[in-house]
Amino acid sequence: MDDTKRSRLEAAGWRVGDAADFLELTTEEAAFIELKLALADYLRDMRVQHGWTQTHVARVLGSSQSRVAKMESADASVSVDLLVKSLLTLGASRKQVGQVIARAA
Amino acid sequence: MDDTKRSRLEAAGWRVGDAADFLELTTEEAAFIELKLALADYLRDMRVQHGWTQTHVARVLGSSQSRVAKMESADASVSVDLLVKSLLTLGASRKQVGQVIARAA
DNA sequence: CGATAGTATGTCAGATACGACATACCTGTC
DNA sequence: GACAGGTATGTCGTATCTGACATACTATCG
Repeated sequence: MDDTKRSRLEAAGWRVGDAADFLELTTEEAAFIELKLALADYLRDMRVQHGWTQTHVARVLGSSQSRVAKMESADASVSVDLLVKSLLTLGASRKQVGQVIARAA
Repeated sequence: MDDTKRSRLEAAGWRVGDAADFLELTTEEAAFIELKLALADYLRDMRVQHGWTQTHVARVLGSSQSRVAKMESADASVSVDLLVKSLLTLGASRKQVGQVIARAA
């Protein structure tokens, strides 16, 4: 596990100390978190590519800038539900969402 | 929209009266529900193919038989989060989950 | 250095999802 | 018909998620 991924996981609200601590995460838990990070990254990419601000996206989604920021950082308080709904609302297709999820870590 | 899909949507807790009512669903909402139904179907397929009962699956997931039933029927009280976590716990890969989501309706 | 625009972080009340339980509904088998 | 194994439906207390707000950080520009 490289430092970048570790810090992303920590940012996502998951306690990641040393290697032993990390091993407390089961395979499914790790897969779920990476899946969430992939969706979060895709959301940010979509926004940036369209030249939108978090505030603008928040307005479109009927949410707030702070929640959009948390979505993009895959904060622990953000569900996959919210990420998927948001992506679809912003114009991503179901197929695109599936591909983002399927893409290998 | 055929009757089968209509009844599945209704079963999922979504009000679906006549065609006009249905049109109140936005494209994203419809996509989200179909995505959820696809995951639910896949969960049931997985369970049946392994010859498991809902009670057995519930034990594995640390949940209850009733919730597994609701998951398989894509009940409105079930989140995509729960469906995805459950599929991963039952042994599906992130790639498989993505493919289920990406598959066209 | 302000000042402005954008993003990140912390907190909270209200909303939603959760596991659990009870109970109803099948569909066989005897 | 009665029982049994499996699945569906309804409800409830609690836990988690959500939008909102305040506020802090980080540029970039003049």
